[in-house]
Formats: sequence, C-alpha cells, structure tokens
Amino acid sequence: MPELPEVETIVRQLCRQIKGKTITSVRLLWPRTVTGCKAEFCRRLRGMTVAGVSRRGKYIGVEGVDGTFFTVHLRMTGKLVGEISSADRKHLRTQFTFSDGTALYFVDARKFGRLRLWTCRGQACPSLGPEPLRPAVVLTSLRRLKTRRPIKSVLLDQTVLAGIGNIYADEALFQAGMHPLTPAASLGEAQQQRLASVIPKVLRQAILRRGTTLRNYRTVADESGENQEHLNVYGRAGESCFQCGASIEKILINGRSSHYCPSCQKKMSDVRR
DNA sequence: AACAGCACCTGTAGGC
DNA sequence: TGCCTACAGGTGCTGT
Repeated sequence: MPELPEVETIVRQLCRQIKGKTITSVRLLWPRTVTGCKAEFCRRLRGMTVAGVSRRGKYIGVEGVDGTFFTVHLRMTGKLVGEISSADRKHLRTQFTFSDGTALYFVDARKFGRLRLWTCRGQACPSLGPEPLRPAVVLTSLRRLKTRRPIKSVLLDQTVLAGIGNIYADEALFQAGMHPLTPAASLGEAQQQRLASVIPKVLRQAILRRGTTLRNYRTVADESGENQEHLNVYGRAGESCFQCGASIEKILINGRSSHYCPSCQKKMSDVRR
C-alpha cells in the first residue's frame, strides 16, 4: 500500500530507469486501468520520449519532452517493475515498451490502480492539498481545520495534505502523542505545532528507509523497503508499546483500522482528568 | 454542504 | 483438505 515515502522511492528509481527513453508501444491487458479514453491514452503515449518522472501526493507523474503528461496511481497493490516475474505475469495490466528494447510493466493484482492522461502537468490532480514534507506547510493546513472529524480521518483526506495514508497517519499520531479520535478543530496551538513537526519527520525517515513493505509494496527493482522494522503502532495490535509497555489497540475510524497506544496517546478529556 | 458509507477488486489468513 | 468469511485500504461516487 504505497503512500508518499513508497511513491517517492519508486519515482527516484523510475526516473533513472526511463528518463530519455522513447515509448514505442503501449499494451493494455486490463483496459479499465486507464481512466478516460483508452485509445487516446495509447496514441498520445506512443512515440513519447520521457523527460522526467515526478511525484505529487501518492501520484507518479511521467512527462514527455513534448509536454504530454500522465499519472500512475498504484492504490493498494499496484507496482511498476522493469522485469516481470512469472508470478506477476497473470496480474500484468499494462506494458510499456521502449525503443531500446526494455520495458516497464504495470502489475496490479486487485485492479485498483489507475493510469490517466492529463492535458498538461499543471492541470493534473487539481484537488490535492499541499505536500506534507515541511512543518510550516503542515501547520498552515492544520490551523485551517474547522471540522470536528477525528484527526485520523483528516490526515487521510488528500485535499488537506497529499500523500499520507493509513500507516504514516497512525505513526505520526503516535509520535505526536495524540489520540486518533481527537476532533481536528479541538487541537490547541501546541498540539498543532507538535503534529506539524512530526509528520514531515516520519515521512522523511521512511523515505530514507525506502518505504514500508507489509504486503505488496516493492520498489521498481522489486525490492522491499525497510521502514516496517521501525513501526511503533501500525500492524502491532495486541503487542506492547515500545515506549510504555501498554498493549497497542486497534479501532475502526470511518471503516479504516487505526492503531494507537492507549497510554501514550490520551484523549483530551482523559488528559485533563 | 459536510460527511458517512460503499463500490471497486482479489489474495490471504483464519476458522471449522 | 477445502470451503467460507473477514479483512486489507485509496479514491471517487452516492446518499443523507
């Protein structure tokens, strides 16, 4: 389940791998992978020379020297690989072939991933919030919140901040000592600052570790990340907190599993008691 | 109009 | 062993 750090890792590798190459053919093995007109997608990409690969939130952007721009969203199980294993072949959804004979494979077991053509780079993904890699940017977004929705749900809202998913939302809230059900608009200035300083740290650390591999995420070279070795709460329900020894709890918030330490992450009402 | 809930999908894990 | 169910969760749509 690639989030910002995983996508960033993929983008860096992908850029090295395909920059300067020219696409000679696009094969859609599962056409619904492409949002919008399939024929136009293939037509515009054929002959495209890759100028660069970028990231915006959890979206991978590929730009051609002529300005052609398309995005890849991996959703849960998607991956882009330079070589395809026999096990992956039955989940191959799209194949890009380059003029030098190499290829790029979009593999996605659950068929949730999406490829999409945009008129230009500036028009892509218009509803995404800012990148949460700088404390000042995050703080501005947090200060604007007027909703009573749980802070956990708000961190997953891509229009508020782009790129945070379930793993890093839970990890950031642990680092901030904040209960995931805390109403977003109830955060005080000190709490906003704490969360704003912690989110970029958690994401940057994970980027340095080339992401978190739990189930499906792989780099372009089909390698695992290492951040899963450093998770404090995500996926640790019933295990003891590294900080205080309490048992990590798992609750559902808007249908999404949320992991937290009931002792390190108190609700506001409990803190005042 | 904010917000909740579900559809999209399939592999995997656990229970019996 | 094999069948069944629950679960994984990002996004976009629908309904309230």
